[in-house]
Amino acid sequence: MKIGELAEKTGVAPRLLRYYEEVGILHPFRSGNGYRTYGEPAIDRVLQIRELLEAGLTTEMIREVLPCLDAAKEETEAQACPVDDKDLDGLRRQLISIERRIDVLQRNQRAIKSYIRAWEKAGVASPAASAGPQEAEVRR
Amino acid sequence: MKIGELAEKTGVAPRLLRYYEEVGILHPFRSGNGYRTYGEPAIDRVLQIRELLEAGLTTEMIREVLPCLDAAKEETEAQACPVDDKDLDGLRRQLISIERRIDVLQRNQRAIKSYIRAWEKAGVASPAASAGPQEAEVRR
DNA sequence: CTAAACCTTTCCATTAGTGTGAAGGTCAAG
DNA sequence: CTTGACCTTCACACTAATGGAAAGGTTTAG
Repeated sequence: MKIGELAEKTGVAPRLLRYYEEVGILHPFRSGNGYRTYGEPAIDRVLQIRELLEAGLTTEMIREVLPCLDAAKEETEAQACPVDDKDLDGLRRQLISIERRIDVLQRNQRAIKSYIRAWEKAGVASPAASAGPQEAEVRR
Repeated sequence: MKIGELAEKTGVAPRLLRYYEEVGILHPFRSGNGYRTYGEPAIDRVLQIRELLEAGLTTEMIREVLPCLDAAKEETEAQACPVDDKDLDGLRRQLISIERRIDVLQRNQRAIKSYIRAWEKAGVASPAASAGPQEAEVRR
């Protein structure tokens, strides 16, 4: 399929699909006239890219991580994805970085959650609160 | 303490501390000469900001979420942090966004993990792999 | 054949986060 | 009082991700 169709099917602007190619996370081939041509799997791939970007990863991280996620889906044929030790190391680093992110997010998720719950229990209405901020100046 | 000292204690460049003030997530007061003055709690605050930025949050999200995380630490006095219904709503939205991020990251964390494990088991040495990529062109 | 709808590349713009340098004010030490 | 180490603001620049316009090629419909 051509870029417009992929854009429509994924909800991602053609401009971005070209950008993803430029940064090396999407690899269409070209038909004779120079048009980009995408296969069906590109749809999933683009959706996964969006998901990861929205989760805060950079395209660089995604570039290291995506080939392996592709392979993970097709467990049909063991691992068909080529890796050398360097790739594997990069992968391990990305994994650590992701784990750290999860940690931070979970910690803060819990804090926010309990904070919200406290307020839902106490300040049922709009309890025109009080008390000064820790630094100076009113927040906002 | 002045900006240089805070920078040293947190490992965050003065330039950034000023930027964090500009975007409203750090609120020093000013002494007579115009110098920014920070209290002890600013150290923790800055470290938390860094943590959240590195986890992929934007300063905008942090701005909504930080006051509540401050309050969470000082559970001494119930909730001393002023909130109106609008703040609370923003907080709930941020919470959802964070939860979604965690989900995505966890899913991919698992995939990467099992991929790495598969390779550690199979390709003990450097098994000069094979097989074509799903789209076109060799990866990298 | 022509017009519309797509595609191409190139370039410029914007936002967020960050780095850096200029021009100048403040302050403590000598 | 001068020097050096800090501080201030202002401004320009870079990367990443994104938006968009310009100028031109291709394809399809009429």
